[in-house]
Amino acid sequence: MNDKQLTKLLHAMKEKGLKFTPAREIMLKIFLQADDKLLSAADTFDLVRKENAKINFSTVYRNLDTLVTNQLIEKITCHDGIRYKLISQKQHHHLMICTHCHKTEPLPFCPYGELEAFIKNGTDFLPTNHHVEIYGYCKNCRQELK
Amino acid sequence: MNDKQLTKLLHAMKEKGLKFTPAREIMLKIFLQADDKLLSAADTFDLVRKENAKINFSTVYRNLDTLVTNQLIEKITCHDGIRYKLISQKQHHHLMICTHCHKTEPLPFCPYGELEAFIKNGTDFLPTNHHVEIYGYCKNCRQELK
DNA sequence: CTCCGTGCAAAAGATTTGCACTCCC
DNA sequence: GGGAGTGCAAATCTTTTGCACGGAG
Repeated sequence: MNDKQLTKLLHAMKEKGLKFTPAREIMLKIFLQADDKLLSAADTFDLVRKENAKINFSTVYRNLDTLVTNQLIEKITCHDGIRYKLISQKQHHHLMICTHCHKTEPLPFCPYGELEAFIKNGTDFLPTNHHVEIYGYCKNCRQELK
Repeated sequence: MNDKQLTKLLHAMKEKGLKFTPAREIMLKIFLQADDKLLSAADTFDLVRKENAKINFSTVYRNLDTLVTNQLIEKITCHDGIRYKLISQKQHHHLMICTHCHKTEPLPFCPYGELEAFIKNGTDFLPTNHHVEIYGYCKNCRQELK
């Protein structure tokens, strides 16, 4: 199933000069299984502990940081606080986020284009980047909560 | 200058059945003076202390909460963490946020309309609300950092 | 006079750091 | 064998809570 993806990630790690340790393998597996659900540091830690109860808070925090720095996962500040997911293959994208289970799907397109001209011509603001998030219910949660 | 605005805010407080205490007056003044800069809890606390060194952390936290609940200020989760500003008169709006000084300006329009049809017709996601923030440099910081 | 709001101190969370030991490469 | 990574414990930082007192209405 996702063994292939895992191998790919481990390979990416090696390329960046990161060591392939048990804690890191578990964390990557967890993110693969999360299937685009956003995980908080605490979520991640809980899942890691189910696999190996000896792994420490600080290891998880440090690895979240390392994986973000090395572009294997991305850090997203949502209404909910800071959360993480595997980095997307897609170039520029924004997310629809389920407020119930934190599953995400990419938006079909970025609506910023429409704004850019207005900001650049009509204001003194110099834009450098932008966030767009749509919150709501994913397919599953929508049915479940009906 | 902004005495009129302050009076208005104090009146709004009274209408909601909130008591008009020194701590609250100071906090509202600070938000008026902040002139649409986003303040963190710590920022707010520091500014409050300059006015009155006896006011406590917990008072500031409790009042931030109270003012949000009573719709006098709004709570914004930005890349930076949780921040606050006076609530805007404008109905539906999003912000351009200066990453250097946290000053904000409202966006000329909301780009969500364009997306809505795509999401509702093309996906199983049920949108309930959305965030759009543009990050960059405001007029002042742009010049200052040139 | 009555409570809401406050100060204070302590608790509860969340995240970071120092240090010695481990084990990946 | 060397150095990145880890576990553990303690430190930091942020936010919340309980309780008794004080002041706004």
